[in-house]
Amino acid sequence: MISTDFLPIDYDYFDFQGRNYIRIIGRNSEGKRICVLDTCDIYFWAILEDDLPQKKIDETSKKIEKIEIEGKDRKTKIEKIEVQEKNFLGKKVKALKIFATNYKDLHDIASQIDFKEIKKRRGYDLGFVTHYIIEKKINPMQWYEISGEFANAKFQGIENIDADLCIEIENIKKIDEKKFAPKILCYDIETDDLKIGKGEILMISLIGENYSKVLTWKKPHKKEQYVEIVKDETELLEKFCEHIKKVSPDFLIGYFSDGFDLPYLKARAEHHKIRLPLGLDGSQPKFSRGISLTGKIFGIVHIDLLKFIRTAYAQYMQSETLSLNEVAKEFLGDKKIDFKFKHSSEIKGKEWDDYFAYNLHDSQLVKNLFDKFWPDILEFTRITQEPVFEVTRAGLSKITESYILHNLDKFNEIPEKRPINEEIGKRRGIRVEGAFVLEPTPGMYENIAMFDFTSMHTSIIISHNISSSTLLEKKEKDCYETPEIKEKNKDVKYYFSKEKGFFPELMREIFELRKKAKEEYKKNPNPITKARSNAFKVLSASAHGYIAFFGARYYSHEASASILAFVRKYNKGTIEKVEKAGYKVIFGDTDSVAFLMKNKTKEEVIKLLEKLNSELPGVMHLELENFYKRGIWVTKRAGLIGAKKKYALIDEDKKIKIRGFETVRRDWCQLAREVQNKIIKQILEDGNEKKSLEYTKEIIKKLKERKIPKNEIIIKTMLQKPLSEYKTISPHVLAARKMQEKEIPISGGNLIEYYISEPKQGEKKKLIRDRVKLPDEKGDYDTDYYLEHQILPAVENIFQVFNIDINEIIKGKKQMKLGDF
DNA sequence: GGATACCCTTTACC
DNA sequence: ACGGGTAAAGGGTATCC
Repeated sequence: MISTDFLPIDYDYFDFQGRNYIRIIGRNSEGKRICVLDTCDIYFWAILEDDLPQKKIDETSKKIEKIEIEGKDRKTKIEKIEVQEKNFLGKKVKALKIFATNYKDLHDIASQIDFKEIKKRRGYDLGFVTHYIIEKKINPMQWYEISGEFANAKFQGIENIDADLCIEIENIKKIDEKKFAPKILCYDIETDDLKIGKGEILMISLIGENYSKVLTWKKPHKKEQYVEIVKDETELLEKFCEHIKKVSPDFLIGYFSDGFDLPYLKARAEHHKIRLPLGLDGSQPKFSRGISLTGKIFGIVHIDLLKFIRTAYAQYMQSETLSLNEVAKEFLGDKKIDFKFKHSSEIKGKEWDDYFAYNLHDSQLVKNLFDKFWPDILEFTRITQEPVFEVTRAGLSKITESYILHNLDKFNEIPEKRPINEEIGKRRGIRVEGAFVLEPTPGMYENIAMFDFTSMHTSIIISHNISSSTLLEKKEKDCYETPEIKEKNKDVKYYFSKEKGFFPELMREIFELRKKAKEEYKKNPNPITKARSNAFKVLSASAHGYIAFFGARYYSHEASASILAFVRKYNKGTIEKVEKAGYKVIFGDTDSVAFLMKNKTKEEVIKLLEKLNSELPGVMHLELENFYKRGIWVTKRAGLIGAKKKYALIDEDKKIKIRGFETVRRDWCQLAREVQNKIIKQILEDGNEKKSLEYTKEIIKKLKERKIPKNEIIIKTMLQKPLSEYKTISPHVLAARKMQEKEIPISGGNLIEYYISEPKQGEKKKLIRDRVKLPDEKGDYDTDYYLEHQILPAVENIFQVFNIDINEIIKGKKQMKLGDF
């Protein structure tokens, strides 16, 4: 019997004598790599019809016991059956706990017991790793004291695993957190062609703790210490594997490496007919395809940082794209090294040295980003209790669902199943009415206050006990009742039980943990408390999105419609109450209300806020968003009515908040965005438009004189899907087609850049796309287009607030100029 | 064949 | 397939007379 402390990092499983065994790779506090083998009860649930007599239950069990699944390499049997009192969707049920040999066969067994005595079959679709973690509570990135026997004698081939110790565990105990510095290696490759496997891999950079390397088969001009030269691409791939084996990291980290670096390495290895034995057992990376490719290496957690940042941080980021360059700028204040891409055949002498430095720096950026986000990865992992590999790739719904699944035991709940395709199709067809948005009255205003609800949807779920499991079939004596909801043919109301449901209660738990984490962070600001606070914030904000998501186990359109009905009710109610208190409400969107203070003081506004809060149920809470000195709301482009979701505010510290305007939209050219941004700023600071009018005229003059540099008139638009799927050929699609003709690889997700050029002599200006040119294509930009389609639309509504018709002014000038001739 | 309504598409807000 | 609905807006396309 041996024992050690142990930190589980990576999980996978294998079959041994027909039974599933988990294989956990982790570390102990001495830094030794430990491989842990274990198994657990393998079972699923058959929920029995109500009030089934014992005799029937016994008969049904007998029938089930006889089931056997005969596979190619295994035979699965029913091991035992227990009858248990459980809950399913909050209701007490009697269920058979059916134990079998192999998790992968549970689905088959479940479909074979389609008996009339059995109402539902559940708990066979969690995945074995998730099932194991729930069953044994051996959570990733938590410390344990374990003991057991050397596994080498029992499990054949286990000695091939590159670990210091392989144990089949017998005892396990959770212990206090210990220090752990993960061993990491960040990597980045440079190739001659962006299409996977099409070009050669020229170099690979590796960065770890005190470890910098660029492997290449190209010749440097002046060899830096970090450059290691190999014979050819084959040797490059082999050296790459050797270095990884030598460093033996816990985490191998790249940026977009699921979609590029790792599949590229694999493709080139196949091209050269060599293996890529990266796994601790010498196995090659395995790829699986969900919505996107993922690359898994046994024993080393491959992390694609891009995916994690997208889920955990993208919604709060300023960057317009998630490119390594922009993300590094935002989070590190660093950026990629400038380097003009060329095909390797055109790179000469010293340029190679620049290329190596560039390649190395990319890995350095990835490492610095990883260091920054490691606390976040750790917190998300601990909170959701799913392995790092899964957590770093999960979307918001997976994060929420993991939290729920790993906490169902507290409620004695049997897990709901994942929806099948047919069900998903049905769900996708259902639409429910969303939030209320108040139409603003266009104008410029002074002294504005704004209130908003904290985590509105989630606090509604908790305060009204809303979920699929608490939904009542009809009104009961004491229950929560929604406002009237307009549905296709009729008005309906939904009712929810007052008996606490597991879903709203879990949301309450998250809600409270978030509050606690926030306070902790305020008291003790450090990366860990910040990460924890953010993780709970993300989790808390996703509750309604989860319920309304068609792929969710606990989806419910009734619950979603109810939450949104309450959202409308509380927002409209607040608007009414604020008006009743004597204020003029300017705007409101979903969970917010902005209003004029006029002659009222801040104290009076805060008093009103307290009064409103005292009238709110449960955990619902309205807070002061801010006081603003000045703000503008504009009309829609067409017509005179106020544009929703478009406004700009300045607070007392002169901090400006701009929403919806072209300034914040990346598909407008820099020129239009900057002009608009500047005049919004000036107007909010000065309270009048005089300076801005002069400035706008100046810019237009510069444009007409072609003094605006080309980079400011480039329009950038995302290609959201493969080129072939477009029904209309808009300018950016045309630009993408042009790129394709030039053999620049493009796919959904690419940001397409182009500009609008002058029409040819005598050519009619019919379609804008006919004048699309790529940034490096020669040509003059069309000043008329940029005036009439970019600058004027960006500023005219703002000037209109001051009764100034900028169109008239500019076009008047134009006519005068014509007259000059 | 030109004006117009509608559709497709992107990107924002919350 | 891998939170949701609401909204503005440009530019292409269909449809009308």
